[in-house]
Amino acid sequence: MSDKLPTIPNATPDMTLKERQSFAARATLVEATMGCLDRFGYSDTSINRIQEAANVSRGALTHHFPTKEDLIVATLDRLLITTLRPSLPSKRADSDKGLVGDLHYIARGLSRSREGRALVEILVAMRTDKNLRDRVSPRLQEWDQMIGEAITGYYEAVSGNEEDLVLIWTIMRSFLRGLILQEPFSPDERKIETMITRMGEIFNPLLRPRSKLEHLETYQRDKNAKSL
Amino acid sequence: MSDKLPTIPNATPDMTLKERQSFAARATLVEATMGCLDRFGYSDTSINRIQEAANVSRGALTHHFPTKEDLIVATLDRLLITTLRPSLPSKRADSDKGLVGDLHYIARGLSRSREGRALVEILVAMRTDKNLRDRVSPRLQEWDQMIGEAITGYYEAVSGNEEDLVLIWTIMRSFLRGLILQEPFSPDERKIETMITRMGEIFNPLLRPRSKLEHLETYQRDKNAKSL
DNA sequence: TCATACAGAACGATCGTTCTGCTTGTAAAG
DNA sequence: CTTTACAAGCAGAACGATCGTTCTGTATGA
Repeated sequence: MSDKLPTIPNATPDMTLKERQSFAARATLVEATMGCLDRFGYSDTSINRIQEAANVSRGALTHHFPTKEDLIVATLDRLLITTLRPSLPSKRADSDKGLVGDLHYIARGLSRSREGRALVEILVAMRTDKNLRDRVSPRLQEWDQMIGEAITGYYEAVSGNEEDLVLIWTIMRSFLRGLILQEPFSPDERKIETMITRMGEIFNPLLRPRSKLEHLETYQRDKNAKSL
Repeated sequence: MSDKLPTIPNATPDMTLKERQSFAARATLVEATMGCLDRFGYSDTSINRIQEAANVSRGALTHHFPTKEDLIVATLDRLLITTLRPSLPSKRADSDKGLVGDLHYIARGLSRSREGRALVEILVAMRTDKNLRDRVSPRLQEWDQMIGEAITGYYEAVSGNEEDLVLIWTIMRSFLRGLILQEPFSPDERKIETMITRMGEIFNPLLRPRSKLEHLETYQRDKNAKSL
């Protein structure tokens, strides 16, 4: 793995039984929360519903996550990993289709998935919830930074401007997430697909996939001379 | 006005006193709802809050809008007019700046405004609220259709393909709305501005503003021969 | 031995809706 | 032009349901 992005933490064998139980319980609850966010939306994702979906007692839930906010924050951490991480166009089967293929692939993880939709629910909710925003805002900005840096490992701008490369990918992520908001206007799935394809066509001339070896060289060069 | 898009209904002088009162009361409530959606988000926009913001009694509110859903639907109607209508790049002061200027202008109405944010709250909420979705979905699709048709009055695709023109503008609207979701990742306002500018630069070569006269001719021609 | 893991009852607060009663503008009847 | 009947506008109390949190009590692995 060439990037330094967080991954989903796994239970290690050296954990005690209790630790592993706790770990599993928390994972179950986060998973259930994610499902509820996707199915019911933020306002209808109540503790009761999560408890029911996770099939745990109220006491267990409260024990692991004393407040609802704690649960949401934990779920966000999980969602950032499962939606932003795959937004890197790493080596894939259909990677030879170029940017269009990449965009379709990324859209599937970033917006057209349970995780993507759940993340949007939290993103929208945090805008007006100051407490929640204060807690998750730093994490989001960290991720934005990391994704920006990691993207330069896979693509390069035809212009050679690395800053522009990051900007372009930020634009594309915004577009892909905006698709979730566009869906009510054009529920036809093919229309969404067409939009993604067209977006890829338009941006394709601006980008060029970077080979692994080339990456290392260019990275060093860019670091030394930070000209536009 | 060359397009056929709905406008905000005005109280006409031939209305009776009661009708005008009712009209004003409804407008006040819709306005308050919009403000609450922007400030507090969908889940914290309660009847109590709206009532307080509008400074009306609970009885008055319930009289005009028996259920909360009625209030939301009415607010959506209002928001579609005030956010989607200005998403037409009609004649403006800075229209000579080309697409970049247009995009900045549209962003101000579509996403970077109280109305834009309130609309997003409803768009996100309706995804998981079947009752609400059933009521507002037809309206949204109507608007999408109308906007698509109206856009051809102001721009034309360099390719000459009218279908592509509509597609491109749909992409740009998705991008602009996606900016609301991008904001938590990059709270720096200048970064958002930069993204809009770059988006405009990239799409500028694809579009060409259409003069009024030219519009009429082309419109007729396109109607007769619907070839790509 | 004791902190951790869990179970479940109970809390007050707030949600959206329903209901009863009072006021008032309006249109028809006289 | 008055008078009268009545629906529409409005005020506010009360409803049951559900919200998120707190609390007490029990079981168990370290």
